[in-house]
This record gives sequence, C-alpha cells and structure tokens, in this order.
Amino acid sequence: METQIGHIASLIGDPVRALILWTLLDDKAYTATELAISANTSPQNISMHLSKLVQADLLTVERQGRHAYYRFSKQEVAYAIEAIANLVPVEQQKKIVHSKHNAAIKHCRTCYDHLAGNMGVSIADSLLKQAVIIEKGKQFELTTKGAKWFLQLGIDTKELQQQRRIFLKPCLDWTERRYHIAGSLGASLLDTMLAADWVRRTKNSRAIVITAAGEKKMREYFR
Amino acid sequence: METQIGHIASLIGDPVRALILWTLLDDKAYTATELAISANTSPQNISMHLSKLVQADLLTVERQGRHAYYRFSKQEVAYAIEAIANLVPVEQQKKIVHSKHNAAIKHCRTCYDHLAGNMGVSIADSLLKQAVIIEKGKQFELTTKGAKWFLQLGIDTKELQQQRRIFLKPCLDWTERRYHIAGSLGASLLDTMLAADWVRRTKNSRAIVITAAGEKKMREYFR
DNA sequence: TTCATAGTTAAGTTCAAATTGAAGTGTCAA
DNA sequence: TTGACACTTCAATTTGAACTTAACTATGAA
Repeated sequence: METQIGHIASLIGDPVRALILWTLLDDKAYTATELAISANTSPQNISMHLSKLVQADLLTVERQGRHAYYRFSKQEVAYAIEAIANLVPVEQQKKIVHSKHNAAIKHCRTCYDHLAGNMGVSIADSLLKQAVIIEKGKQFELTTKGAKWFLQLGIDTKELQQQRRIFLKPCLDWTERRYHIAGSLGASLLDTMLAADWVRRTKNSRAIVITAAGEKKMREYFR
Repeated sequence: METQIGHIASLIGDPVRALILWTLLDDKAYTATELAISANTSPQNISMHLSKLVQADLLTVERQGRHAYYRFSKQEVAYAIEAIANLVPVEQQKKIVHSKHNAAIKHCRTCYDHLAGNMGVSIADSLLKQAVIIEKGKQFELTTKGAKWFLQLGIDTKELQQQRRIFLKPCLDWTERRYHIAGSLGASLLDTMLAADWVRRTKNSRAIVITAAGEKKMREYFR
C-alpha cells in the first residue's frame, strides 16, 4: 500500500504534471496542446506525462477527431490535490488567495475579437473595482484614471476613441451571464495580451490559454 | 502554487518517505532508528529524508537525550496521505484491507519475553480464529492442527511441553486490556520471529519494530 | 576516562526518470 | 491528393535526487 501511495504521490509530484493537474482543477477538459502550452513544455513531453496520469487513472481521455481531451477521472483527484495544497506552509499561502481567483479565470474564450468567458468577466469586474471603468446606465465609461491605466499597457485610448468603431461597450457572455468588455478597447486589450504572450490562441477553436508569465502579469494588473 | 504542490507531493512520493509517513500514520512518535528499520534503509539516509520532511513542515522533531522523536506536525498531513491513498486503483485495494489491520499492529512491545501490545493481541486473535489455539475456560489450549502450524515455523511444541516452564497461558496486556500468548510457546514464537528477522528489538526500550519482510510474512501466517 | 549508541553532515557515485530529437499515424481542409 | 495539424512513439541524452562511504558530534553507561 505504501508503495501505491508513493507511486501516486510521485505522479503528482513532477513539476510538469503538477501544472497539468493544477490547470485541470477547474474540472474542464483540455486538449494535449492546451496543456502543453500552459505547462510550458513540448507536445511529446506532455503526451508522455498525460499517458502516465491516464494509466494511473487520475485522468481520462476522450478522443474527438484529431483532438484528445483530458480531464480528471473522478472528483477524488481534485480532493487529493486540495489536501496537498493544504499542506503548503503558511508563509507561502498568500499566493494561494490569488491563485484561487486565478483558478476561476483559467477557462476562457474569445468572443469575436475580445476576451469572453470566465476570464473576460473577471477582468471586467477587476476594472470596475479599480475604477478604471465605471457603469453608467447600461454602458461602460472610461475614467481619466482608467485612461492612464491603459497607457501603462501601451494602449492609447484617445486614439481608439477617434476610430469609427464603438470604443467601449458591455457584452453579455452567454455562459457566464455577466458582462465583459467589448468594442475597440476590448479588442486592443486582447491584442496587447497576445502580443505580450500573456495568453495564446489555440488553433481551430475559440479557446485561449494563459501562459505562466501571463498568470503573474495578470495578477499584477487585475489583482 | 503549483510548484509548492509539486514539491510537497514529490516529498510524499519517494518510496522511503512514503514508508515513513505510512508508519507515522498511527499518530505516534518514532525515533530515527525505528523509522530506518521499518523503512529498511540506512540511518544516514533516513536522517536525510527526515530532515526534508521536517523542513517542509510535514513532520516535527522532539529531541530527548540522544533520541530524536519524529511525528506529524499537524493532522492535515494524515488527511493528505489518506486522500492520496483514496486514489489507489480498485484492483489494488485488496491490499488496503490487510494494511489497515497492519497499521493496527504496527506499534508493539514485548512483555518480558513474549510479544505484547497491539501486535501480541492481534496475533492471539488470529491464532484463535485459525483454530491453532482454542479457549478452554480461562486457559488457552493448543489444537492438533495447531501443533502442525507451529511446526511450519520450526517450533517443536512437543519438546516445549516437556519443559518445566508453563507451556501456554493467556497474559493480559494492560494497555490493550486483552489477552495475548505467554508461556514458553509465546517466548519461542518471539524468538523465531527475531531469528527470521520479521521483527527487531530496539536498544534501550521494550519496543519492537516490524521489518518490511516481516510484514509480508506475518500477513501470510496471521492473515 | 573510555566505549557504545543515536543521530547528523559531507563528498562521491549511481541510477531512474524527464527531456529532446527524429519519425510515424491519423484527421481535417483545400 | 496534398499539406498542415494534433498527437503519439521510440531511441538517445541529460540531470537531479537517492544512496553509499566515511567521518563527526553528542549522549549515556561502565
């Protein structure tokens, strides 16, 4: 029995696999490529790791066409990971608080040209909280503080406002049923994040993956 | 955070450390040497592993004279290990049942010259169940089947019965408040187990440690 | 004091497991 | 049918962590 426990624990213990499991903690299915990006490793390597996790029945695969979707095989896997997370020494726990928020924004999609899904909604929330934007009636408005905030990211809001396209508007996300930022401002926010490699597009789908570097930066800017 | 989880999991994941943690699961304190014996490795090596576990705050040490007593630093450690144990595939779960019994007999002592404590009581129970011995009034009696059983272990019961010393009697263990096997039969059972390296005496105490090999054998003979 | 024991520390070796590189299978779209 | 893509497999390489050998500290008993 000790042997089996050791085996399971060592599976969770590898840095790459820990990242995989952490990513899957939102209980959604991810493709091998998505996981490779978020764990920052090669496709061959992620494939090797995933097959080990499947063999130990921590994960299951579902194959659809040329994609392989990986997810937890049972809830108990998440429980075990949370129990381990619970052992992380207190000095290092500050990071957990942010990470929990992170976990919530892990799954995200693009809505036409701007960020939607959990992530888009979370970003909109954060910007409202930081008074970068404010709600006016059924619209969003940029504050003067907000203009400076976007300038930090290299986004010139004055220039965007002169374009013909609608500058800023709330967009209702049908999965979240809450608002996120659309319009030219939302689009250039996404462009900036893609350019800075905070997030990457996956081919053939509207899914977006957050890179390791992006996670840090987003914590900084969106709390 | 993922990194921390990976770190903790890899600490649990090492075979030797998994054995240490499994041993400590009864929530008692063990010395380094006791743990070295039950994990079947060298003192230097166990010391290295223990210091890692202490540094990660999974264990705490208490030093008394020249002994170092190790125990879980908090209950959460046991929870995490149980959560991982919970992930062991069903085909391999049969072993758990035995192991739970095992955990129960892990802590044991000697009573004069025979096995007492949890282990002594468990062995007595097993021998009664297997009809190696039977209860007659307030005494134990060896069955003919039992004589053969002891012969398997290389113990000649006929010879023992001719000695002046009392052959077989129940002995009440004050910690367990239940009976175990004393008399010359109990003594030679312990001798045999020591000779076969199923268990070892620790110096300076009445404690007895079960070796890895002993665990297997005892499962075989005592179920 | 001397000797044995419990435990730790440090340097060197060994080995298993992650990674990389190269190549192959199957799917989808032009 | 061709090429791009998603994923996997296999051999070759690298590397990090466990283990070993050796030496040292501290406690306790003769």
